[in-house]
Amino acid sequence: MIKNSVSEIFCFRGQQSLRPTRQRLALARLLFLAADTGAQHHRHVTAEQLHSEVLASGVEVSLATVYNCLKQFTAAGLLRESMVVAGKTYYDTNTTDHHHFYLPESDQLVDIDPTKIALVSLPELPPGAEIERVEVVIRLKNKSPKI
Amino acid sequence: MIKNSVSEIFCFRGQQSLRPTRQRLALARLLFLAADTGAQHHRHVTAEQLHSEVLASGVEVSLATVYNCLKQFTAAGLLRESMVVAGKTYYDTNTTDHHHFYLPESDQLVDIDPTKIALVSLPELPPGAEIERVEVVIRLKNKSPKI
DNA sequence: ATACTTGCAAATCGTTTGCAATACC
DNA sequence: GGTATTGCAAACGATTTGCAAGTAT
Repeated sequence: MIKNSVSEIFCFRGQQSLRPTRQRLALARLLFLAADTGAQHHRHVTAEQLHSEVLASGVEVSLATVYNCLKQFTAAGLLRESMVVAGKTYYDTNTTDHHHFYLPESDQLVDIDPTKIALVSLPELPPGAEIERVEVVIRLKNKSPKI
Repeated sequence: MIKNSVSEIFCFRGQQSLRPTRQRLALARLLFLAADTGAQHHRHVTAEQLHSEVLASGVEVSLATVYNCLKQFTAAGLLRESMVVAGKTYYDTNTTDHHHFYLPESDQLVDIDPTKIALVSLPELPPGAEIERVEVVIRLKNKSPKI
């Protein structure tokens, strides 16, 4: 049952057919089931973090495979990359346009309520230029409490 | 004369007394004189880029020293770090609050005219939290022309 | 003289890749 | 059976660090 609902991710959400292997299922379970059950609690993980989680969940997956799967999930539109934090790539289960708090203490990204932030008067772009993405990061101070 | 105006940077702008060594003077000359002469043409460089520049200018400086000096200049308030681009740290001679275009093709950061962008209705912060910095990056598409 | 700086090389961190062994359809 | 996927280990790029040698005050 759990296995089925995760498989659906590969069947319905993704474009590319990703074989539902043991490793990918385990990763998808952690990423998308946790996210789907909680009320829009989207996840923000690094490869290292996710690797620790799978191992903790009792499934053997190599770190290289976690990296590869995160990239494949991203290519399939299941995840979005965020690279706003020094030297790390975060993968976000929320693939819609939105912005983040960054909490340096816990090294965490937290979604900003999209209704609570807006950009006004976008600057004129150079002629012919197009926007790929607008990313806002509100970096909190170190002593800030956890959200 | 040039040497003197660069030395002033160390005397007046910085808090910490940084010894005006041959290497630091060469780096400061590239970073701050170029920036000061052009009308607010602030610079955005990575350590590698700056290292190439010093070598090209005929001054032998090791890459490690460039890294170290960039960090020291930052600690002294002469530079600001920006980490919005995957796996690279850009150092910005504009230390005031401002935002950036990122041009993937040329791997460049470009200042956004501060009068042309604004955030409205900042989200409520978790109680006790304080903002360290707000960073907006407008990532342009790959095919976008140079600015 | 002495404390600060440098440069090198090695170490580290996050990430990617080549390739042989393995799992899926 | 044939192709996709995995895991390991090595390679990688960006950055940091330990330490001996050099330089500024």
